[in-house]
Amino acid sequence: MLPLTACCSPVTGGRLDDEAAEALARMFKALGDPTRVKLLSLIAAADEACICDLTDPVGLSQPTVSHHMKQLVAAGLVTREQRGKWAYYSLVPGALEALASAIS
Amino acid sequence: MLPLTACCSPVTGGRLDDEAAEALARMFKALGDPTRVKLLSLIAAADEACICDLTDPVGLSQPTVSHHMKQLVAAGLVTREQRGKWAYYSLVPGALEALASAIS
DNA sequence: CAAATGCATTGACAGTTGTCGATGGGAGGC
DNA sequence: GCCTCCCATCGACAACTGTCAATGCATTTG
Repeated sequence: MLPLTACCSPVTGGRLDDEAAEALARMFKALGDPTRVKLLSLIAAADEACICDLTDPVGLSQPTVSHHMKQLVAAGLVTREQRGKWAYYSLVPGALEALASAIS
Repeated sequence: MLPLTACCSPVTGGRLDDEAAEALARMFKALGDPTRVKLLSLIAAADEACICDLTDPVGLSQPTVSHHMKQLVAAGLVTREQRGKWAYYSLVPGALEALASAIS
């Protein structure tokens, strides 16, 4: 196990300073909405997805999905790549794993 | 690896149904506040803590800390045990690990 | 060029959340 | 029995969040 704390200090194993606590909370907050969990799951299953692939499965309007995706990108869990008319979203490799290692 | 999904279905590895997504989001939401992350870390470091041990380190009022602890208990991450005047909080064994396994 | 398509942004609104001071209920100590 | 201490609940309030319809901006298609 190399950089287990690649993203953040572990919750267990010593008291966290303010900065570390906020960094962790920011990522968890991004996962704290069922719609965003579903979106993440859909992207993981498809490797890559555009907004138009996602609106139907979650049953929400296009602006709302766009809004959620923006938060997932801001949290560093997902990347956005514009190709022509479409915006393709995919998981940031290792991001979820790094988060997992911070709580285990 | 036995019951890796002891608490919830994994985010990656197949599309989640509504129920699974909400179960996951509930737990992540509980971790989505820096104060609660700090509280969890303090309890993990001390094995056990009462409210009076926690107010000072997080710098918030007693009712506010009590409120946060209630949410951590509701999320299944922490248990509460009353002993005399004090209420002792401790981590639910395996809860964080189960959550970690759902995202890795 | 004009029309259409995919997406982000804006404005609005209801609902939720984090925080505090004040209050109340139990358990121990005098 | 009364006072003190620990904690939970209540009421209030500002801040944030999730959602949508309307709009605007690029890019592709006709």
